[in-house]
Amino acid sequence: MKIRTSERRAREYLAHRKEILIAAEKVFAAKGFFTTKMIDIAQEAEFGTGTLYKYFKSKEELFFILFNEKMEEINRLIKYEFSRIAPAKEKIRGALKNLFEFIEKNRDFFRIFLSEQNLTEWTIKEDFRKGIHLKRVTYINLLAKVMKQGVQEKTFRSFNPKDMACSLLGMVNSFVLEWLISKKDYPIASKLETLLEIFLGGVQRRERRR
Amino acid sequence: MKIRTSERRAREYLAHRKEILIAAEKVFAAKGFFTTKMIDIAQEAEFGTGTLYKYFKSKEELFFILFNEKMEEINRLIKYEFSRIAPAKEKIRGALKNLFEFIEKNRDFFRIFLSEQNLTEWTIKEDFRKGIHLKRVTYINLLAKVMKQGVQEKTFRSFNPKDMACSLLGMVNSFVLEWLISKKDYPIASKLETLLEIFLGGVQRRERRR
DNA sequence: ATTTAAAATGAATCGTGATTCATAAAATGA
DNA sequence: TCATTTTATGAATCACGATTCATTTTAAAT
Repeated sequence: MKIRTSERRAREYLAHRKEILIAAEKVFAAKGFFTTKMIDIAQEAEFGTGTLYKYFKSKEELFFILFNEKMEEINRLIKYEFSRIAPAKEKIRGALKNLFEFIEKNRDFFRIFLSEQNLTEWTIKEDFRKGIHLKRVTYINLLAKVMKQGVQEKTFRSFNPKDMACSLLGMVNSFVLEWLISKKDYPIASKLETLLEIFLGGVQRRERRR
Repeated sequence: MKIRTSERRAREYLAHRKEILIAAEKVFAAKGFFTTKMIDIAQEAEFGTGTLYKYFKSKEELFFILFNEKMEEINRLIKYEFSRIAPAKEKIRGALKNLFEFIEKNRDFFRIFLSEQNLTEWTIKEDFRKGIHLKRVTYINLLAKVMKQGVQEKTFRSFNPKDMACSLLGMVNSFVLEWLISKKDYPIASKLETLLEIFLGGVQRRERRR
């Protein structure tokens, strides 16, 4: 009987924790880190302010848990596509397709995701900073690996893979930012082909000229 | 005798104002907007805290004056290159060359420039927001115009000029960010050719295939 | 040298909002 | 039901830092 109960307790704890995270994501996404107040999150989650601190050490922690989650999801997503056996070109197309879907579903969060990426505004525990930075490096390296594959397949010109990764990442972010800012609402996925054509056009080997 | 004096006064006023701006830039660049305190700026400028308010209405104003200045400088720089008579391709190369030089000279400021661009974290007077946004639009439009020129010259494929501008901008920002973050220190200009090759390779018309 | 005006100062104010904690409510077990 | 333990609460605390303003310092004018 003891165990029964404590198991439920544990489940409830996790459930509440999750609810708070969901609320926090919603509010952070809408207002950004500095402008959301703990009380906003509390209200959204329908808990008292103090309660949040039973589940999380600080506002900062709350934010970085979310931030990390998203980054991990993205990395997972990309890693999955890249692990298949296919030409680099196809892998990239697949990964971007998934990525764009993911972004479309997490539109609001991406608004801050993009601006917080560079971490300038933070006085955070070194832990967090290192964690985030690591994820970014992982992300770039993942991309770079596929670029290298492309070079080995002789379909891509032999640019520095990191530079290619950097270019692609930049283009993606830029299109996403434009999409976030823009009033009109079109699916971000509608930019996929353009983006790919420009990028691939840029890195692919030319056919022999006559 | 009256005029003499008051002219000097006016000069001094401007000189002090300038000193404060310089100090502010240094501190903002080092620490970002939210983390710099007015007192930091005051100390850097060797004035009392109160004095700053004789010259500027608020911390926010101080920041946005600087931000605007930089954006204007960049726009001016690009506009200048683009106003010459030359093929789109050359204009772009020229503009990026200047831009990279400028960035190299303003390295620290760019760290925040990049992250503040998207304005999510701000609760600012609508004035400021509109100003910044306008500059960004100008910037993109400037780029888009050259892209259109490239299309008309038949050297660029007929992508949407805005999309091309967006791609280029993204690549530039991404390389700059990587450069800012990276420990190694290489001139950002060293990435210019790679960037151009990838971008131009992507947008230029292909030679006839055999 | 003295009065008057301008400029600078930084300690005190004031608002804000993260975090805490004494108390209340709820759940548990008897 | 009642004692006990766990969990939730939100008002009070506390830290921080932008801004103000009474006071001092400096410069100007005579």
